[in-house]
Amino acid sequence: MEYNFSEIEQHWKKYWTDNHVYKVENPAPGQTPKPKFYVLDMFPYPSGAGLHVGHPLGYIASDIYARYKRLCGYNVLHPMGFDAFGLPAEQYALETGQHPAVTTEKNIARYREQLDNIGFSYDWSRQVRTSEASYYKWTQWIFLQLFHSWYDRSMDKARPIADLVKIFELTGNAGYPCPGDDTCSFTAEQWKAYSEKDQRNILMNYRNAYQGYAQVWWCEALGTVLANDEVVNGVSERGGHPVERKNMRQWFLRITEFAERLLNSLDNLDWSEAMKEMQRNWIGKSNGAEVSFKLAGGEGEVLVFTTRPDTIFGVDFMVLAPEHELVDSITTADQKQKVDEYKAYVKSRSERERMSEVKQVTGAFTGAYVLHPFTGKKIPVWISEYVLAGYGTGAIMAVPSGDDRDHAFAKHFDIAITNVFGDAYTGDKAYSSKTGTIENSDFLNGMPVSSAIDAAIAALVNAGVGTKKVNYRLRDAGFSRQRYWGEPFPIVYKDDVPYGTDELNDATLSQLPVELPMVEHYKPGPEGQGPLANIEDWVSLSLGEGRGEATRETNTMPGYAGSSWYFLRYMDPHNGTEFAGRAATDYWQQVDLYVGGTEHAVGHLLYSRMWTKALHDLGYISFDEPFRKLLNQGMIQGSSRFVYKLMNGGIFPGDFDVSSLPDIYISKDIVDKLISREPSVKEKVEHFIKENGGVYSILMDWEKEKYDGIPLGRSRVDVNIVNGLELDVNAFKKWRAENVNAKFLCNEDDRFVCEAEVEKMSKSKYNVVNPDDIVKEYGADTFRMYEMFLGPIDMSKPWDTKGIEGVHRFLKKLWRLYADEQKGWIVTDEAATDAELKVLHKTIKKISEDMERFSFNTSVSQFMITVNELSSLNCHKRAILEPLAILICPFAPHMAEELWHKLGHTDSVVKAAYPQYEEKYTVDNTKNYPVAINGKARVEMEFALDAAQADIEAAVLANEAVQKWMEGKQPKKIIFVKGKMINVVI
RNA sequence: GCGGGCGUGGUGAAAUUGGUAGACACGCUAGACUUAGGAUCUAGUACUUCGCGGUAUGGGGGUUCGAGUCCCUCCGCCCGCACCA
Repeated sequence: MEYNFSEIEQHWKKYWTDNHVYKVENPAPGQTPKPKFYVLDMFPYPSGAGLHVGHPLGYIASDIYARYKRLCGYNVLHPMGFDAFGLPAEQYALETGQHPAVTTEKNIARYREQLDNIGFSYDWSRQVRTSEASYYKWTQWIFLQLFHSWYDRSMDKARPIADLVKIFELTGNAGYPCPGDDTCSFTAEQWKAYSEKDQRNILMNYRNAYQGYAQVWWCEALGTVLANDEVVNGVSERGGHPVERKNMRQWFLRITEFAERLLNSLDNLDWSEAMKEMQRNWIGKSNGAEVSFKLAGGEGEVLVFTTRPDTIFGVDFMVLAPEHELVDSITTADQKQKVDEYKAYVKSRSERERMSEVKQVTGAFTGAYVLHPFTGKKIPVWISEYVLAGYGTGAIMAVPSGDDRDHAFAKHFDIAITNVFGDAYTGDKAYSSKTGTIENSDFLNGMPVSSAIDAAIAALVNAGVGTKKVNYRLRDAGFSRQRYWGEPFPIVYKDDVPYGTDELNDATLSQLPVELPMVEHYKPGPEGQGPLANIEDWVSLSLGEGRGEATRETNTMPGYAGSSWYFLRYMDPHNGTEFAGRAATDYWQQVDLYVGGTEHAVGHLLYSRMWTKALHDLGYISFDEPFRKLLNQGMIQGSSRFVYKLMNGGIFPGDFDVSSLPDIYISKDIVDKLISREPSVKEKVEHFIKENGGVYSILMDWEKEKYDGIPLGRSRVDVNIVNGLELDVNAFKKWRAENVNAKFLCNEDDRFVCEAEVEKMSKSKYNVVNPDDIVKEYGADTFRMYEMFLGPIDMSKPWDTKGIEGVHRFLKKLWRLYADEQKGWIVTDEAATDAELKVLHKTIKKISEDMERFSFNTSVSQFMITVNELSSLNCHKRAILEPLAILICPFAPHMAEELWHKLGHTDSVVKAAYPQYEEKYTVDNTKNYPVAINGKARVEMEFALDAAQADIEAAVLANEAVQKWMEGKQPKKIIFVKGKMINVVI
C-alpha cells in the first residue's frame, strides 16, 4: 500500500465539498455560542496571470492556523473572496473590447481552481466579490453614511450630519471649526438665513466624504486622467504622450479628522512594530508652530509651519513651494522671468525625479521680502521644489545653521548664514541635533532646545504672530476615479449641488444599489470625465412631477472602497437588508488574525481602520478596530536561471557570414574556469567549437583580453526546464524554435550547469513556478508543508523546487508508520511504551507552542524528528499514531483525513479534538549538563534534575577531565544554572 | 535624504528567556539493497589539524562567569516613501 497522494487528494477534496465540511454557521438566536475565532487572508485581485507559488504562502499559514483553532474547539470563520474591481481589467477591456465583468469572471474561475488544488478550508458559501451588485450595494450604503456624517472633535467621534445641522440652528458654528475652510464662521441666525445651496456648501466642508479639488495627471492625447502608475518619466505609459497637472473636482474621505485616533489606537494592536511605525510615519504627526511673516512694503503675510520655532532668530530666507498661491502676486517685475522659468521647469519634473535627485539644489528668488516678527529684519523670499505645496502651509522659514536642506540651499545661492547654535555649528554643516543651547537669539539665549521652543511659541502668541500647531503629514484620501470598472456613486446633482440618492425620497431612485450600467466602449467621457459620462440616458434623470432634473455622478470609487469593509460582509454575506446583521458582527467581532503582505501597510490597512471607526461611531458595529493581530508573510522570490552562450559578433572580418556559425552554449562551471584562465579548459573549448563548425580562434587572444573580453553572452532560461542547476537540454531545444540546433559543451559529468540568481518572481524573468505543477508532481500536502518549511513566515526567501524532495520523503516516511508497501495496513492496538509516549507528548507540546507563535517552519522540522524517532522505535501503535494524525491535519489535511478514516473513523478528522500533552511525559529526570571551564564547554556530565547544587559541584570538581582543564588551579566561582549548564571559573 | 528590516555552513535555515552555535532539510561523498533507480536504507559532511586541539554567527570595540542574542561603532544587502520643514 503505497502513498498515492493524487488518489487520496482527489477523493477527500470531493468528500469535503459534497459534505460541506468547511461550512461555518453563525449561532442561532438564543443558542449559547461556541467561542469564535476569525482568521482572514487579504483577498486577492484576480489578475490574468493566475497564481504563482509565492501567492499561497500566507493562505497556507492562515489555513493551518484556522484548522488548528478549529481542532481546539473554536468556531472558526475562515472565508475567501475576490477584490474584483480594478484598473487592469479596464485596461484589458480597452485593448480587447472584452467586458471587464467577463474577464474578471474568467480570472476568478482560474484562481478558484488553483486555490482548490491546495486543500484550503475556506467556507466558499461566504465568498464575496466586490464587483457584484449585491456587495457594492453596501459599499455605496457605507459611502452614504460617510457622506451624511461629520467628525465631532470635542467628542472625538463621527456623528450624523443632522446633529450638526441642529447645532448650527441653535448656536451657529462657534466651537465647531470647519475642517474644510477655517475662515468659515456664522451665527444661528445667519445659518437659518442661508439658501439651501449655501447651507449644503457649508456642510460639504464638514462631511466625512466630501467634494473638493485636487490635481490629477491629465493626458490630452488620450483624453483621460491617469493614475500615478500610468505616468512614467513624465509621459503616459501608454503611447508616451505628454501629461500635465489638472485641477478637478473630486470626492475625498476626511481621514485627517481621524488622524489622532488612528495614531493612538495603534498601541493596542498586535501588529509588528515595523507595520505600526510605517503607519505612524504616514500619519506623520509633528508638533510645532505656525508663524506669520508680514510682507515688506505691502499687504499680506507668508504663513509658515515649523517644528523648530526656537531657531526663529536664525531665519535667513523664506522658501515657498513653486505652486504656492502667493508666488505670482509677490514676485517683482525684474524677477518675473526667472520665477516663471523655474515654475515651468518644476512642472516638467515628475514626482520620481524630484525624489531621486535630492542632492540637486534648485530655486529662484521672487524679489519679495518679509519682515522678521521680532527683529524687523528684511528676509528674502525664494521658491524651490524642495518645499511641497501639500504639506504644512506650503512655505517654510529657512534656518541654514540648523537644517541640512536649508544649509545646502544657502550655500548654493550664496546667502549669508546666521548661526544660532554657538560653537555647535561649524560653518560647513547644519547643526540639526536637538541637544545643546540656543545662542545669538535675544531672549532665547542660553536656553536648551525644548524650553526655547516653548518660550518662542509663547512670545509669538503674545505678539499675535503665531500659534502652537500640530501638523499631520496625512492628507485626505482621494476617492474619485474617472473610470468605468468600479462602484458608481449613489450621488445625483441638482443645480450642481450633490445629494445622496437616499435624500431623493423616491422609491425607485433612492434604492441601492446604483447599478453599474453596461457600456458600449470604455473610452473616457468629455473633459476628463469617466466613461459613464458617455451614457446620456443613465446620467440624466427626471425627479418626477415638478421636482426638476438631476444628473448622476459619473466618477466611480477607487479600488480600496470595496476592500475597506469586506471583512464585515463575510460575517453575514447573504444579508439583503443590512451590510451585516448586528447579531453577526457582535458575535464575530474583530478579525483575530489577518494575514497578508506588507504592501498594504499604509493604504488598505489605514482606510479599513477609518471605515471601521466611522461605522462604530455611527452605532453600526461594536468595535472600532478591524484587525486585532496582523501577520505579514514575506515574499517568495523567484530563482532565475541563466545559460552562457558564445557570442558570434564583432570579432570577424567584415564579409564573414556570422549566421553560419552554430549556437554554442557553455556550462557554467566551464565558464568559471574560462574566466580564471585555466589552460586545459581553453583547449577543451576550442576543440569543441572547432568540432561543431565554429571558429575557435576567437578565444586565442584571451591573455590580452580582460574578463569581459571573453565573447560570452548570458540569457534567461525558463526555470521549469532546469532541475536544480542542471539544464534539461532536450527541453531547452524545444523551448524555442531557434534552439533546435543548439550545441552544448557540458562538464565532465556530462551535465549542463546554469547560473542562478534571486529576483522577483515574474513572467518576464521566466522564473515563475506554478503551484498546479508542484501539486501535480508531489501533491498538495507536500506543497503546503514545503512552503512552510522554507523558513519563517515573515521572511522573504527564494523558491527552489529542488528542496521539496525532503518534505515529500518525510510524508512517505510518515505514511509507512501506518502502512507497509507489501503488508498493507500495519497499525496495531498494542499498548504504547513510555519511550513512544514521550515522543508523542513532546511533539504535541512543541507543535502547540510553535503554532501559537506562528513558527510553522520549526513545526515541520519537529514532525520530521518525530517520524524519524517513531521509525527507529518501529512504532505502529494506534495510541501514538491516532493523535499524530490529528496533529498533522492542519499541515497535510488530505493525508490526515485518509489515515483518520483508515483508523476506523467515519466522521471527518476536521471534527476531531486536538490532543493535549501530559506533563509527565514531557519532562526529563536527568540532564546532560555541558560543563564549561571559563565559559568554554569541555565535557558533558549527567545529573538528576533535582540533584543538590553542592553534590553537583563536588562531582564536577572530582571529574577527571575537569581537573585536567583546571590544571591544578582552584576554582574562583562555579556557576550553576539548573537545567542549563555548569561553568567553572578559574 | 527619511523610515523599517536583515546579515549564521555550498544552499534554505535552527538556537523561543544571555547558557553545548549549525537542529531539521537540500546538496555533496562513500556504502548497502537492486535488472534498474529521480525508490529505500546506513554512515559522513562549518573551517582547520594526522591527532590533542584551535578558529568560526558581516568587521571592530564593550558589558558579562558566559554574547548569534544586550550596548556602541563601522560595512554590506533588501523593502517602503509624499525632499515633511
